[in-house]
Amino acid sequence: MSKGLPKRSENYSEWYNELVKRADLAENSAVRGCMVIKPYGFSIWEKMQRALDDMFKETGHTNAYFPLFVPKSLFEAEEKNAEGFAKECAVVTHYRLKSDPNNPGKLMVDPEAKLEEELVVRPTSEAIIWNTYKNWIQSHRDLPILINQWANVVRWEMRTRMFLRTAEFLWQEGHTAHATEKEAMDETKQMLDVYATFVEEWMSVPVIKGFKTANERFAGAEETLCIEAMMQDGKALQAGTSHFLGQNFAKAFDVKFQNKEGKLEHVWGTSWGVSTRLMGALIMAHSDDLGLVLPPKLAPIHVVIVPIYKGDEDLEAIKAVIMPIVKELKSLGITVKFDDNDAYRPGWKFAEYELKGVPLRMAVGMRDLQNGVIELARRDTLTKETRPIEGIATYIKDLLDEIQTAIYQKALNFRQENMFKVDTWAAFEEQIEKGGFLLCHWDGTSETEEKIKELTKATIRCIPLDAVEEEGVCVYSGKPSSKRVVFARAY
RNA sequence: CGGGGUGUAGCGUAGCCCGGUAUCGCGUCUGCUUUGGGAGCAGAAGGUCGUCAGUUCGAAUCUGGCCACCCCGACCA
Repeated sequence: MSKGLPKRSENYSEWYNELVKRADLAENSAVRGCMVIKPYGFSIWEKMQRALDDMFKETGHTNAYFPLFVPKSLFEAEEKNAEGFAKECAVVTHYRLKSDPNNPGKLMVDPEAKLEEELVVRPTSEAIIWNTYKNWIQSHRDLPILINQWANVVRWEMRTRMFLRTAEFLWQEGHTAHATEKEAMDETKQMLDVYATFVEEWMSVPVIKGFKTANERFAGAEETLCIEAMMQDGKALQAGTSHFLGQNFAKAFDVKFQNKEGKLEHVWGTSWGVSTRLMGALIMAHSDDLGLVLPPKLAPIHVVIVPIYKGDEDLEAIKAVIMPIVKELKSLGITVKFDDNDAYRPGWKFAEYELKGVPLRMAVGMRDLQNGVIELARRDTLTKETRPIEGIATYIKDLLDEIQTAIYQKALNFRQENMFKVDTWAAFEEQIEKGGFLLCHWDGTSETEEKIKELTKATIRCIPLDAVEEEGVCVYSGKPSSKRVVFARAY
């Protein structure tokens, strides 16, 4: 293994790819466009799942599981949704293999075993779920239905990047059904808030909440809400979406309920999801040229303790002092690794745990023991300090909280420094090359949005929920506009 | 899917133009010395050269198909 990572400043995507591999998060697999998530990477995802799942439960949702396969006839029922995903669907056409008579030892698809109806591998589950909901809903008493599922989905992408875009990815998808439009819209907004809270408080990544434009809207939705985050190269990454589906799926799948007046009405729906793409956001928002920087709340290991010793006697002396601290840290809910592996020297371990983003490193040698101190090094700031052993566990607990906040603040500062109000087309063209979010007036038309995309590769990431009303003119067309939207190049 | 590139030991590579079964570094194993920022010395193991076919006395090397990955486009969470 060579020593350093590529530099972010020299080649951002190479830095990202190398970091994912070297930090043991994931690797490419033998399957085109699909990755293997390795144990270290998966343990971060598990922490995300745990936190999100708890938040879903707190807001009244329960988990269920629906099939991977969707019969084509169901898939195509909601036309806009089907059209939107048609180009990237994997399709199962046969159900059996057999020995190839012309090629001993090899298998072939058995032409006799063609399915009567093809099965689409879900790119998303609205179709199969709404088809099921039809059977579950008769009366307003059956509503609301608040269900989430953790699942894999497949979207046959042309070009893939680990975590950011893979052919198969893991996600959660919430699917809810409601009696009124308002209730469904409230749900859509509530879940967007849940996502924003999670990404900001757990991942330490600031987000902008907003509406998608018609062009960027989920196929089949009436309205798509999203959270957008800024990566260190100034590009935007959509971190989560929450859709108000109106009655579109209810109509497509004939899902009606009898209201209190005894009249039949179509059900109102929402769906919302975040995926393993969040891993990409986490990596690109905080990490540096030495490796990952993980926020404590998602770090598989909070503190690594590296003993520095000569011979077994030293090690035993260090252990005698350290083991009670390890125990105390664990009792405070802190994950500790005491690395006394003799095969590696301290310097190697320092570099290794920096690569893996462990938030705190404690180094202890004989000299420290004599002085009753240890050395604490912070991954986020790369600073070191010498602390008394006395009371170290509670100090660490507080410091981890501080790191969680500091990482967020650093990302927020970066975003503030790279967000610009832009009012002329010349300034737009200049700034978009430098990166960052451009806050601009827009005339509200798809034509202008597409023209800008064609000219600059920038898209409207969102119309912020908190956009202030102000008089202005569209940065491209000069037509009147009442608020600013966020333009950026995006992942 | 279009353009460009790559594939040789666990990882990174030389060799390929001009055919004769393979270079170097890191890692691994053994031993000793080491241990406060990626240790040193000595010895050793490890390769159907992505894959399938073709040309040839002989293919990592030449030809063709296929697979995978990377970069740039189009598409997208």
